Amino acid sequence: NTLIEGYCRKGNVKEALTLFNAMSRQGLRPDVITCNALITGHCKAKQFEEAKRLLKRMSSMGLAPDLVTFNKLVNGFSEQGMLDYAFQVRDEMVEKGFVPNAVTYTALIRALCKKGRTQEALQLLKEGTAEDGLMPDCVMYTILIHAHCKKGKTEEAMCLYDDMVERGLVPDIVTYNALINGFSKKGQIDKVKEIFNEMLKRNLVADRFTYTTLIDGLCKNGKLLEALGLLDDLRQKGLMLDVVVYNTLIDGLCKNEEMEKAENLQNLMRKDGLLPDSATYNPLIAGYCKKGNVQQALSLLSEAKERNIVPNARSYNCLINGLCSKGNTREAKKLFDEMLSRDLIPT
RNA sequence: GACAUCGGUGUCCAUAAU
Repeated sequence: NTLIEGYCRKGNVKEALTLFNAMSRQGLRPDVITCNALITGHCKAKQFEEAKRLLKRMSSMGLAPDLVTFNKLVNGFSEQGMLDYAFQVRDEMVEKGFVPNAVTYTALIRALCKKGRTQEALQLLKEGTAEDGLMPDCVMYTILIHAHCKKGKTEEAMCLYDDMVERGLVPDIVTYNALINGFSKKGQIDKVKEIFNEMLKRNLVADRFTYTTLIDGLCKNGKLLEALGLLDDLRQKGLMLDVVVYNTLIDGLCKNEEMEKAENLQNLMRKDGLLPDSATYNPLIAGYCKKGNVQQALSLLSEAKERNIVPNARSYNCLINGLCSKGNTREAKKLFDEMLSRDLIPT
C-alpha cells in the first residue's frame, strides 16, 4: 500500500496498477486503503472515469468505501476543476449515509474558489455550518482569504481574517502568506508590513513562502534593491533557498531589463547548487530578446533544450520576434518549426 | 492492537509580450 500510494501521489498510476495486480497474484487482497490510494492516482492522471469506476468496483471486491474514499474523490475532482463531478460525489456520499466533514467541505470550497466563485464558497461554508455541524477552521478561512486576495478583494479578505480571529481561530503562517501576497500584489506595501508585524507578534516565523511572496511583491512594485536585500538575508541564514526564490528575483530583474544583475543571480543560484528550470529560462529569454541580445537568448534556449527543459511558447515568440527584427527570418522559421514539433501552440 | 490513505499559501506562463 505504501508503494502504491507513493506512485499514485506522483501521478504514476500505471506503476501503481502493476503493483496492484502483483498483489492479487501473490494472494494479497487489496483493501480500502489500496483503493483510496489508486483513486488519488487516477485523479492526478486526470482519469476521472477510471476513478469513478474504481469506486463501483470496490463493492464487487467486497470493500466498503469509507469517508476517505469519498473525500479523495471529491478532492481529486476539485483539484482538477471538475466541479460537477465533485458535487456529484458529495451527493452520492450523503445518499450512502456519510456526513461530509471538514475535508469534504474544504475541497468543495476550494474548487469553487479556484473558479473565482467566492460568493458560492462562502455560502457553502454557511450551509455546512448549519446543516452538517461543520466547524469552520483555519484552513477553510485561509482558502477563502486566499481566493479573495487573488481577486484583488483585499478588504473582504481582511474582513474574513478579522472574522476568524473573532471566532477564536488562530491564523497560521499560511493565512499570513496569503494575505501578504494579496496586499503586496496590490502595491499596498505599508499594509503588508502591518500584517507581517502582526504575524511576528503571534510568534510565527517567516518561511520560504513568506520570503518569496515578499520578494515578489517588492519586485512587482519596482523595489528591486529591497528585494535583493531580502535574498541576502536568506543567503546569510543559509536556509530556505530554492529555485523559486531565485526565479522570482530573476523575473523581476528581467522585467526591468536589468540583465546583468539577472545574469549574476543566475550564477549565484548555480553556486548554491540550484539548477534553472523553465520559470528561470522564460523571463531571461524574454529579457534578452527585449534588449536586442538575441544571441544570449538563443544560447539559453539551447542550454534549456540540452537539459530537456522546454521554454514556453512566449519564449519562442520573443526569439522569433527578435530574429525577425534583425532580418534573420531563416533562423526564425527554424524556431517556428521547432516550437510546433514541441507541441507549443503559436498565438 | 498499533501503524499507513483525505483539505490551505510563493516564481515564469495561463489573465501575457511584440
